Amino acid sequence: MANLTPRQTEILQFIEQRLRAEGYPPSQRDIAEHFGFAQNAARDHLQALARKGEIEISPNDARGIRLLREQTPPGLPLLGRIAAGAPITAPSNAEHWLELDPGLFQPRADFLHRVDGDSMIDAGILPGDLVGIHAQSEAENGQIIAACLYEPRGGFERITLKRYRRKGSVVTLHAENPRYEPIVIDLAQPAEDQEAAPFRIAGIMGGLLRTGAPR
Amino acid sequence: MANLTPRQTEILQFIEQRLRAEGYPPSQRDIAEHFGFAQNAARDHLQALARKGEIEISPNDARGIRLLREQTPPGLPLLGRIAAGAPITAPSNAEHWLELDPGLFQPRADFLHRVDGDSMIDAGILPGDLVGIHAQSEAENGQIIAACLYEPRGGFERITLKRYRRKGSVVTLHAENPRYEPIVIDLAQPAEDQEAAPFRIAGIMGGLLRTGAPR
DNA sequence: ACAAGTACTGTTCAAACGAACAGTAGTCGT
DNA sequence: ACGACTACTGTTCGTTTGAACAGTACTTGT
Repeated sequence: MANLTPRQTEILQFIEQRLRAEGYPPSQRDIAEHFGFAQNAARDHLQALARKGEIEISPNDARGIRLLREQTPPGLPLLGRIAAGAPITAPSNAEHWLELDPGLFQPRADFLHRVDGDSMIDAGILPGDLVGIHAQSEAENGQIIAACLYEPRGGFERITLKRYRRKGSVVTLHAENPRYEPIVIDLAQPAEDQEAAPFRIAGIMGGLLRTGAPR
Repeated sequence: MANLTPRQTEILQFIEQRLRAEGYPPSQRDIAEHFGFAQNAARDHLQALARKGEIEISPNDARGIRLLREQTPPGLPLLGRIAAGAPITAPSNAEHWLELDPGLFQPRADFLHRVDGDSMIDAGILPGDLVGIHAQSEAENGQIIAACLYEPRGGFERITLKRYRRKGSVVTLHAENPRYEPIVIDLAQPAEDQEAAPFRIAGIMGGLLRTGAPR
């Protein structure tokens, strides 16, 4: 919606910076002085930003600038069942939104996934844990990935945590629990049996959040 | 440290409220008008608040009010080794400070503790995990607690995660790993042997944060 | 009994500030 | 070629605002 000019972006960023640093917005003359132009140029820019919906101006109020499109407080969507076809990171799928710094995880998390079985228990991942997933479509051998598997009964995709291993065209998705069989998929022979049918990597694990003590 | 008068608290809250609502602080006359007194009364109050360290005033700046004691961005201290005697929750002991909502954990966490052994591995707690601890000095049977144990060599206390069980005056601290022996402490016979000497409950586990994928 | 602090009123003043008007130069899409 | 928009300069005007000075009444601690 808003496509700002580079200059307007600069000015918006300056306002944000001053707000963080000072705790209150700059005056029109503050802006003008910082960029080295006259007050009216600042006023023009503010009006342009207001017209584009980035800010709101309270008439006749000193420093009466309110940021709209607020800086999102760093948070992560908790994704539940994924509607088939929809991109995983689509926030519309979010079950909840947790205020959690994505940078706490390594690599940085793009979304959270709630573990719903004990298949990864030997990797210290318990049912109910929230796993931070860094969205990417490739993985290295031995990494724990969020695998997106198509669920034939129901017509939706679901995310499962597995350890990824690939040898040539054969991908193996291991559970970290001896009671579960690994899923083997031969990429060279697509859609052979039902079990190993459509599969893609949703992302790799970057950490874990457990929101309660284990029983 | 600051003990504000009821009136000063009201005014501080009004400033906070206006900051949230408008995005910029009120002017002295805004404050005066809201409370129904003259501008100079507002000024007096602001100076009192500044004197008490609640706010900072930028001279000659319209709405030049900066909140100090800012609404703490929800965060948690990561406590390392605990100096003997010092209260655990003393933030001076903090190794790092993570921006993390304490309310994510259940019960709400007061600090984080980094696990440094594999003694709780069967509870899905791996070395390096950050455990959210709710500070309290009592625990129920079966709960996982942060136990504060005195380290004779070194003269400091350290926190260890154990499963707590008490029968009469006998407390047992179980590891969740068959390779570790439980620690048994008889509260009725204090300081009997070295192993089970000074012990206290630092808090109970409220969750866990793993900031990377397991190897 | 006195000083210090709280909680105000009232007035005046200068600086800070937003608003308005007029104008220039350049770019971009049609 | 024209209108719309960006990105400015320069000046003036009136309001908003913080600052300062003087004073009152009440409370609290020593």
